[in-house]
Amino acid sequence: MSGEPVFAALSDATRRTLLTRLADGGPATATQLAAELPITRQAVLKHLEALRDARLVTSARAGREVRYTVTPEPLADAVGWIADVGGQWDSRLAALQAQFSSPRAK
Amino acid sequence: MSGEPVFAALSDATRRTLLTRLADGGPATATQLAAELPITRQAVLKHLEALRDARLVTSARAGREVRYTVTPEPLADAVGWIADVGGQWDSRLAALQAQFSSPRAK
DNA sequence: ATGAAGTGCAACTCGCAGGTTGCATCCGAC
DNA sequence: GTCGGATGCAACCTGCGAGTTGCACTTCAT
Repeated sequence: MSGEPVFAALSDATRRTLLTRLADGGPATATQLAAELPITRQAVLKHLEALRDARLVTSARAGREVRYTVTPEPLADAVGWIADVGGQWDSRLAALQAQFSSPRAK
Repeated sequence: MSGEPVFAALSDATRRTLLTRLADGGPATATQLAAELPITRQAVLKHLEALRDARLVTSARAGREVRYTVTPEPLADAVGWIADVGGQWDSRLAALQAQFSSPRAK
């Protein structure tokens, strides 16, 4: 009922960085991403595996390379859970929705 | 800039359980919560401290007891970050909003 | 004022997640 | 075919987080 591996995936700062990087710059390979980060390719690979377990990225082989792409659908589960918890505070939920509809405002 | 301790707080299943418990059943003490869970009062206390560090709960002393209450505001930060990442996929963002406006539907 | 219920603090164990190194393997180019 | 860039796998190190136990301290009730 409450299998929320998404939160576990998002708990790590490096993984969040990877997600934003992939969301902003489009699909990339593990080696490519490792070059832009202060950690090893292997470490990046492990994080990508964790993200793939959480269905947040998909891997697609292109020749000898493997591109990783963001698939943000599971994030909806996280938002759903948050909405459930915050559901008791209707007024605050309104505030959430406001911020949600103008994400660029930040 | 990107201090998102909220995700770290939500990464643990026990902490999520505590949050829902507090959201559903209202404020409670550490001893009270420990009685409803398969872990020690001390463990619960540590989790509550973690949640308080993330501003997700507040502690208020009442006599010799200490009641913990949910303060869901920081959850907005999490949703904001998610919206940022998912911002690239406008259509999917719409789906997120839909689920957001009807949390009870689940 | 004394005993019980509740909280606070500290030390300790233990498993796992994040990270590294090393090597084997696969695929494309020349 | 063979050389180089890229991936895959495995063993290993290390620190931290979750949980426990034990004890000292506060506070209400009798």
